[in-house]
Amino acid sequence: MPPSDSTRDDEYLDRLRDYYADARRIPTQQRICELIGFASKTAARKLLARLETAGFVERTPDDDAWMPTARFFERQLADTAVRAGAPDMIEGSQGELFLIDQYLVRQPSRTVMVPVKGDSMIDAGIQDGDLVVVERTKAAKSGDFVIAIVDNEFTLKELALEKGKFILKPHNPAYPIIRPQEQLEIFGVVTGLVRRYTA
Amino acid sequence: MPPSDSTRDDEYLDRLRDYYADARRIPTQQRICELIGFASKTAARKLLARLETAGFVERTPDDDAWMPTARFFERQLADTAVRAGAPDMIEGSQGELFLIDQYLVRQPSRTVMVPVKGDSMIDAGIQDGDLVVVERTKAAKSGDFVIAIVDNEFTLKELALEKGKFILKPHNPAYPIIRPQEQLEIFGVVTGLVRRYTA
DNA sequence: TAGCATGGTGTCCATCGGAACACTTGTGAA
DNA sequence: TTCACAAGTGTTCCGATGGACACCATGCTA
Repeated sequence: MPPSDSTRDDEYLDRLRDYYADARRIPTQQRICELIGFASKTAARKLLARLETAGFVERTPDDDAWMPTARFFERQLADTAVRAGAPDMIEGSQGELFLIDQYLVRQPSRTVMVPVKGDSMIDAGIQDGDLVVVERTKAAKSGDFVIAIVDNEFTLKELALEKGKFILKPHNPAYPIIRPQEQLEIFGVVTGLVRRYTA
Repeated sequence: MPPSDSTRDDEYLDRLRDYYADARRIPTQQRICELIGFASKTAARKLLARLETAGFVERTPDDDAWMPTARFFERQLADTAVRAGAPDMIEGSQGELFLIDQYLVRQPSRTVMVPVKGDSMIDAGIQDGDLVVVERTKAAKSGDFVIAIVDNEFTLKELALEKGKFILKPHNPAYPIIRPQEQLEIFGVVTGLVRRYTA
């Protein structure tokens, strides 16, 4: 099938993605018909078969139902070079596909999300309410943003060196530099940040 | 029901979580029976009802099936909770690889990721190199961060009202307010932000 | 121009899944 | 001790779901 036709399945795929965002599942064949406008369930069945060979969906281990694959969650990364004013650049310039979780998380088993409280890192663009992606590794080095445990509390600061000793540097002049007396305990290193704007 | 008994449902819930990690869906009543060891589907039905009132699962919008809620993905922070004062954190480990994506994206078909260039929004905590999650909707209102098309270029600014006309407000005193002459073209509304720290 | 692969329609049907209902059992509270 | 309630068993039944099959329409290719 020529590539021009594959855009139709992309359109269908988008419908499935939207449905999945609401219902967290691949719709039934009947729902697919409603969603897309098919008159026959067989069309939905064949669409799923196509999407399976394309690698967007697969059967569950017990073969009970369809489930999405990682590719299913890929989304368009806009190419700013296409500033040619074309508003419908989405379809035209096939910007690379992109997976947010993969972008941010390298080792899922060692990664946790920690909500940010306070504005001690405001000058580094980290605001109250943000979520930081924290990798629980011991290998923190000077210059890293780290989650440290100070006085039995979690603190997000920049790890820095001062006279051969580690200190915690806030990015807000209103906050003091923390110079831990004893051993500094590092919970993890900040490897990413996620923020949601409540529309 | 005494709290001591609620641990049994916790045990069941863990089974469901394990299943979900593999199949990305709430199992059917029959599967639940196999998973847990129930002899009767009614037991599974009632379990789901209990989990619903407890807020772990809910019906899909079209009432076709069960879907997990955000609570479903919460994990006991057993080891870290000991450290007193551990903040609530969202577990990113084993089960949910797509949590971030679902956190940020509501309508996948209308959502694109746009890389940020420049520091015109630095005071709003949006830095050069960040990725913003953009929902391509026409319904932008004053106060929203928007991607606008000005002079055939994408610009990220805050949409504001001035004397009944829309203007684009940077969040950096070094940049001027943009007062578009003609019709202002909005590409989309910023609904989220993603940043990666190069470790 | 014929042929063929592909996407889509319409229909039938076995089966699976979920709802309803009556019943048993164990446990905490009065 | 009794009572009430909740967890779990067993059974029946209807509808939704998905598979199979025959058929149609379109567009590329030989």
